[in-house]
Amino acid sequence: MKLKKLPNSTIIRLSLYSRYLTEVDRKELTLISSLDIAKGIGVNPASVRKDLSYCGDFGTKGVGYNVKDLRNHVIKILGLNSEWNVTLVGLGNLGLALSTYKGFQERGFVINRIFDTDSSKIGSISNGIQVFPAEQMVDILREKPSDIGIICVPMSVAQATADALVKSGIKAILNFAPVSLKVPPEVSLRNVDLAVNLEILTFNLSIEELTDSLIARSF
Amino acid sequence: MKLKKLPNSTIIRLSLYSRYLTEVDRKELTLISSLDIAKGIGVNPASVRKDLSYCGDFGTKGVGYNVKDLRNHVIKILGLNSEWNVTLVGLGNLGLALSTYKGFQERGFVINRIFDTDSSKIGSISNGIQVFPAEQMVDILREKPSDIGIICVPMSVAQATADALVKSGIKAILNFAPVSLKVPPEVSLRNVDLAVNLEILTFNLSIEELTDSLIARSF
DNA sequence: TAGATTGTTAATCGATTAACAATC
DNA sequence: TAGATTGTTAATCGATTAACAATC
Repeated sequence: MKLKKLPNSTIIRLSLYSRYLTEVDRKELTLISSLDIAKGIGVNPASVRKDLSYCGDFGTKGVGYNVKDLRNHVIKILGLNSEWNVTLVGLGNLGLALSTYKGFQERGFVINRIFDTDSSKIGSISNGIQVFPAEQMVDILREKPSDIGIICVPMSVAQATADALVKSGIKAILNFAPVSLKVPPEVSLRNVDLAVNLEILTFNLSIEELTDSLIARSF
Repeated sequence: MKLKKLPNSTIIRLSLYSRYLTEVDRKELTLISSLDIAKGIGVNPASVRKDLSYCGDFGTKGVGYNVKDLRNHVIKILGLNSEWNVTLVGLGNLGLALSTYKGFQERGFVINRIFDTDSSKIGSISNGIQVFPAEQMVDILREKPSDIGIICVPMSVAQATADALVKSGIKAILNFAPVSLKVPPEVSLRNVDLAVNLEILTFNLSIEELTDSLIARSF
């Protein structure tokens, strides 16, 4: 009902809250205020309260939030109280790094299938995850579906990979290839473009020089 | 002047435009409309025109944009017409993958120093980039500064790493550690949290179940 | 000229934040 | 009770989009 309308920015922050609350919980603190959370992750305290109240009344006026309760609740909202099966496509350097990434396991994400076109990679890798030939992907995933697909293939085959994942019935895709993929509306898609992130930084770095050259250029 | 006020969302899209225009240019197309660009990267055409007009009048009414000119201009705006020196800290699996990531080189980013605490890693790695001991980072970077620092260390030492980078005079940081880092306002910081991206997807995946359990829970 | 597409305005939409009554 | 902090409203701010005059 109301949940469907959670702003995207709120969902991102909920994920940050859950991460932060896990950290706070480890320090054996039992209570936390919206101000503490806000300072901890660098946002406005009003945002924190608003975000949290979207999910129901979990705080106590004049007191704050119970760390464990709040953490459990946020984790439940994000769907992290159950395990998620993840399929990785493309076992290059980045794919390999992601397949062993501890941060995923800690949050309940289990990469349990890997697909690649390179026949020399087919078999079992160190991490214990089996590597299958990409041609068999649709069949294998139809037989035993995955929740999420991670695309780590070169950009030239990224759209075809996405199409295959969709065909296999996957409902969520995390894309690391630097292309804008087209997927049907019922499939959730997130893009992590590493170069784009660096380019935002260089924009900031070069504002001064740029301003000068722009002035020269446009008059 | 005006440039300082570019909305963040515009900067991100500019990066996507430059990527897309590079692709279009390779196909030997000389003209492109805002509608084509919009369809190519999945945004609204009015957004495209607005974003591009922030940077000066580069289109021709009734005709469109010259692909090469526009691409060059956007690239200049983003500061990608010059090379950027990048320092990578933390040579784990992810760091290793990033150090060989082709997408960086293609966009003019050169990772030319790597720091790590693990003495067995000190030396030269396959990619030809020299690996230095982390203790020497501030000294080495002060001697020969880098433009951007990439943090790929475990979260327990991420803030200390950021502090050291700031101390060494770096002005932009790309952080892959799952913590909210504190840096002075003059330092640009971007965070790439891989788990957060997956969690946004699981939120979408679990909306239905959640709605049910929430109703049961709050009444 | 007729058709196309830009650049820009104005309207809409959504997200952030300040402020404060409610209340522990 | 006095102090603290929530939950929520209303105000502000910023980003998106539709619409259209300008013009190639």
